[in-house]
This record gives sequence, C-alpha cells and structure tokens, in this order.
Amino acid sequence: MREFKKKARILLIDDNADHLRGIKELISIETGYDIAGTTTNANIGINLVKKYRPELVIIDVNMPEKDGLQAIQEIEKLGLDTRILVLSGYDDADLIFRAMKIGAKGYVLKTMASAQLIYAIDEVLSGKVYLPSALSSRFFEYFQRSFKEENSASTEENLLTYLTSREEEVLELLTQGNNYKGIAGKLFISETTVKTHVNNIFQKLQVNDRTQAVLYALNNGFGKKFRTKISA
Amino acid sequence: MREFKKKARILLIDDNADHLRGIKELISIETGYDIAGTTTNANIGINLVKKYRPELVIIDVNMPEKDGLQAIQEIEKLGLDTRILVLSGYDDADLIFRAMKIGAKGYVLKTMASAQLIYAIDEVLSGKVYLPSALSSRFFEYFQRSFKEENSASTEENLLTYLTSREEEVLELLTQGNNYKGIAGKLFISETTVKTHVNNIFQKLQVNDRTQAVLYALNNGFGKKFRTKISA
DNA sequence: ACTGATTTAAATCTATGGATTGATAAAAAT
DNA sequence: ATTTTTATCAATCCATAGATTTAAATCAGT
Repeated sequence: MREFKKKARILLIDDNADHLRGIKELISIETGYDIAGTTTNANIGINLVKKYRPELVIIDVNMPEKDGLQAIQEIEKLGLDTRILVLSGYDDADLIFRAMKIGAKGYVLKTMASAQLIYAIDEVLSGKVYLPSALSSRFFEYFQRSFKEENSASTEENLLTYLTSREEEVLELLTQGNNYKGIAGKLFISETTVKTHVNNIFQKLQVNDRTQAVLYALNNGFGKKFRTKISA
Repeated sequence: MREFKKKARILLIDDNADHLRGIKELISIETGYDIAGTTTNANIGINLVKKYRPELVIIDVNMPEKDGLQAIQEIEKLGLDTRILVLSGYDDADLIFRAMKIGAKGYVLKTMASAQLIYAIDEVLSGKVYLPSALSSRFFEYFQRSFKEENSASTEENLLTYLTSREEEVLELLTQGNNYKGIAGKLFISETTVKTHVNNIFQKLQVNDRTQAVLYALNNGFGKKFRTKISA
C-alpha cells in the first residue's frame, strides 16, 4: 500500500557533524519528513541536491570553506523546486537580507528553540516564506536603510522634472542605447530635431554627453518602473 | 503637574471622513496617544506634518486625488522623525513593497481588527517596523520575485566575465560618465590606449558605443556593489 | 625558452556626437 | 490678445568617438 502524498525529503548541509546529527534526529522524531541525506561539505551538498532533488535543503551559512550564500545561489541556479531554509549562528541583518535576496525561503538561528525550527520547516514546505518575527524586524530595517539614500538623496531637486514630455521620450530612447538616427527613426522626426531635443536635455540635466544623461536618468528614478541601486 | 514623558501625537490622513472619525475615537479610547490632527486631504496633511511634527502619521494610501505613496515620500523627504503607518484597503504586494521601500514603518489593512491597528501603532511608535504576518509573507514573496530575474537571468553567460582587469577599470570609469580624456588622465595612460581598451570592451560586450556598454554593465551587475533593477 | 594574453601606444581615417544659430508653427499660459 | 513654451527643422562647424592596423614590452604558463 502506497502513500499518495509523498513525504517531503530534506537535505541537511552543515559543517558541524554534531549539529547535523542533532537536527537529523529532531526531524526524525518530531516530524514525518524523510532525511534525503546529510553532509558537512557544501559542494557535496550541491551535488546531492542535483541527485535527489529534495523538497527542502537546510543549510548552515556559517561554513568556513565554501561560502554558504554562494552554495545557496548555486542551488537556486539549478532551477529545481527545492526550497532553502537557512540556518545561521548570527542574526546579521546583512546576511539575512542577502540570503533572502538570492532566494532562501526561511532563516532561523541556531540558538532558537527546536520548535521554532520545526515550525519554519513546515511553513517553508507549505510554500510560505518564513522569517521569525525578531529577524523579520531586522530585515525590514535593513531593507529600508538600503533604499533610504536614494529616496532621501532626492532632497536635491530632480532635474528630470524639467523635461518636457517629448524630451522624456527622447531620453527614454537614449537610455535604451539608441543613437540619433535610431531615435529619429523611432519618433518619425528628423535627426536634427533629435539633436535639438538631446541638447536641451543636456542643458536641463547639466551634463555634457549622452552617457552622462543616461546615467543621470538611471540614477534618478527615470522610467518610474523604479530601477534601483542597493549599495550594501 | 506635568508629565515628563510626552505623549505621542498622531496625525490622521484619510479621505474618508467617517473612517477618520472612527480611527480617531479608537485611538482616543483604546490608547493614551494624542491626536495631533485629522484631515481628508493629503496636501493639507503634509503641511500639518510640517507644522506639528507628530511622532506618527497614519495615512490611507487609497486616495483618489493625491497618490498616497507620493504623500508618504514627501513626508519622508522632510527628514523629520515622523514615522508613517500605512492604512490600505488592499493587500496588494506591490503596494506594500513600494510603501515600505519609501520608508513606511508599518502597513495594516482596513479590514483588520482594530486591536491589530492598535498593536501596529504601538510597535511603530516603539521604533519597530511592523507588518502583520500575512502581509509580511506577501512582502517576502514579492521581494524575492523582484530579485529573481537578475539572479536566474545569469544563466546566459555574462559577457562581463571576458573583460580583463584593465578593461574592467576602464569600463568602471565609463560608467561614471568619463570621456576618453578623463579616463586617460585617471589611469595615467594615453588617450589612444584608452581607445584601444574601449574598443576591445565593445567587441567583448557586443555593443556599438559607450552608452550601450555602460547600459550593459549596469544591467549585468557590474561594480559588484550590487546594483539592482527591480522591475515591478 | 617559447607561446599567448595583456597592456601599452601611435597613426590614420571616418562617422557620430554635440554646440550654435536661426527660424517656423502650434499650443498653452497669461 | 499676446507672450511663452514646445516641437519641429536646417545649416554650419568643431570635437569627440570609434574602427583599423601595427607594434612594442611585460608577464604567465607549458
């Protein structure tokens, strides 16, 4: 008699063998999930992911040799539907941010109660993204700090607002790498007209050439489909 | 006899006058905070913030005339230590994401229990960033989707990897808007050498001019202090 | 010691970019 | 009604960008 609902398989990657064994037992005793494998080596772990395609990978990011984040990224690049739960010794906001950014579905501290880990596993396996509330606060603060500069830096007026709508169209095409001829063709106007517009754009943005104009546009939220730089 | 600890003052901005009154009463009855003012108009609200500098602004983002997000941004630009709690009718992930991005410290739905609102107010006033867990899940999913493309898009090889270290330096300066002369001066090499490098860069990146090269660099994670585009 | 890639550079040439001036017509604002 | 802004175009003219070729010195790896 077979079960229809396959039990989720979990792969553990942690350089600390003791810790590895502890988690394995915890999962075996407290949950119904299968342990697809355990390893103390990140590279081996990645290969195991390829081989067994577990539903979940629990990985320690604080490993000496291979960077845990890098391992996560490589697993994500495989494009499988393997979810990743990060285990970390530190509640470093930057680390959390980066882990979540590259696709981790959860992040729990080693110091947290085992019940918390079990809960996180359940949540992540059920398709949710899970961060303990303490960490999620840290995450949000970091998130906002990351975006702060660009928003507050706009205390100085945005020169883009002085552009006419036509000039905006021209600039848009500039930011797509078009030359004069290309822009003229796409807007059905003469090349000299384009030059006029571009010159006016230069004046208004106080730049000297198209590259600087494009850079200004990109760095000042042009296209409103907000491109953003996050400087960590 | 005066209290030493000043009671936090809260400003309410909501185009729905009934709702405004309801929240006002709720806060008066259930909390010890002062209502610094209430208004149905976003622009007036911004002026009230300037005038009274409340510790907290509760603002409805679903307003017809002035965009709520824009109002938030303008309040943030004032650079005061006024925290913003967003009130919204929709649990739109994009809206949540954008609100938090521009500095909102909390986001609660109008449909949520009033106890939830009170709790959010307390949390935000105590300096935390607060999202109800249901919304925070949505936020994380949106967050990860936003960053997904750039991470997985690197399936197709990144032409930047073919650049030599010198070419990278030159490209870096290109992305800062330098012309040949500027680059030559900064690298202490001749202008013709710069041209050679730039030409090689064009070949390797398969582009026709400096602007396209810069755009390629920016869109393919050049500068490793990870610039990122978030296409909503 | 040889090979190949990198970095440097010059000479030359053409194409494109960009500045400047001046002009017309429609649209918008006063 | 008239002034200003916007969008359009042309004709110059000079500067810069970019393509191409050739070549020397350095450096890393076999």
